[in-house]
Amino acid sequence: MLRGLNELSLDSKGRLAVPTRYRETLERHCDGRMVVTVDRDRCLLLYPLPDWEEIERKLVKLPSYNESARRLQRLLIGHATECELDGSGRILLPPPLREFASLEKSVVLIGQGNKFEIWDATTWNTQRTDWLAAGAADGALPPELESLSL
Amino acid sequence: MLRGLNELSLDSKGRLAVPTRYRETLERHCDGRMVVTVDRDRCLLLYPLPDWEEIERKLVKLPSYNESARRLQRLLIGHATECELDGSGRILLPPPLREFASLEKSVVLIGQGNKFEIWDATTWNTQRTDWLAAGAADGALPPELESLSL
DNA sequence: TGAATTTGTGGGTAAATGTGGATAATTGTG
DNA sequence: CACAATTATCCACATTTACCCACAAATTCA
Repeated sequence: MLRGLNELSLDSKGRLAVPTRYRETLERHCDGRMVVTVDRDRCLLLYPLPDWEEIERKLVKLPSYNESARRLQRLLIGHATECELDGSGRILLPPPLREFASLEKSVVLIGQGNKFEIWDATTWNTQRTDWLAAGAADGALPPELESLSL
Repeated sequence: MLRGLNELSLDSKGRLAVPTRYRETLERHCDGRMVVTVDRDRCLLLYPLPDWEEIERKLVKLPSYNESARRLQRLLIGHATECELDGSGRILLPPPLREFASLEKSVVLIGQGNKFEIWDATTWNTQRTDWLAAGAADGALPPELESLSL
C-alpha cells in the first residue's frame, strides 16, 4: 500500500528520484516498471505497470460514442506513458506531462494506495487549503460516503 | 496496448514519423500495414490493418436504413486508406485526410488502446482544456463509469 | 566522534533517433 | 512512345535521449 507525503525536487533533466523506502516494494511488485498519466486536477498519476493495466482494461471497454467516456479515455490512456526506474531509482517524467501539471522544481509525491500523485508544490499547498476550507460544506455526498466511519 | 502522447511534426512531404517505441510492436503485429481514417471530432484514426478490418466487418453489418449507421459507414469506411510504414518508420498521410483534420506541421499522436488518434496540435490543446473544464458535469454517465475507481 | 555506507545530484559520452534532402522509380499525360 | 511530374526509397547529418559513472551530502554504526 502506497502512502505518505514526500517533498522532492526534479533535477535539471526532469527526473524524479523515488524515495528509497518505496523502491524495494516497487522492484518486487512491478520490477520498476511504472506508468505516468494525467489527472483532471492537473496533477500526474504514477502507477505500477500491472495496476495501471487493470485500469486500462476497464477504460478501453467503455462505449466509444459516449462523450464522457471518450474524454476519460483520451485523458488517461492518451497521456499514459510507461517509464522505468533507472539505475539510481529515478524516473524521467515526459516533458509534455511535466508541462501539463506545471512541474518545475519543487514537487510533492503523495501515496494514494495503488498509485502516487505528483503535484507542483505550490499547487498542492493551495489546493489543500481550499479542501480544508470547503470541508463537507457542499453536501450531496454519495451513499458510500454517508455511511463512512473513520 | 497503444498509449501515450507524442508531439510530432510532419515533414515537408506530409509524412509522420512513428515514434520508435511503437515500431517493433507494429512490425510484429501488422507488419507495418496501417489504415488511416477520420473521426467525428476532426482528428484522424490510425489502426493496425487487422484491427481495422475487424471494425470494418462490424460496420458493414450495420442496418443500411439507419441514418446514423450510414453516416458512420460513409465517414469511417469512406475515408479509410491503407498506408505502410516506410524504411524509416514513417507513414505518408493522404492529403485529403490531412486537410480534413487541419494538419499542418505540429501534430499530436495519441495512443488509444487499439488505435492512435492524430490531432492538429493546437486543436488538441484547445479540446483538452475544454474536457478538463467540463469534467463529469454534463451527467449521463454510463453505469460502467459511475462506479469506476482509478 | 569518526568512519563507512547509503542516498541524492549532476554531468559526460555513446548510441539511437528524427529530419531533411537527393536520387531512383513509377505513373500519368501529351 | 517520350517526357514530365509526382511518388517512393535511400542515405547522411544533427540532435536528442538514455545510460553510466563520479562526486557530494546525509545517515548510520562502531
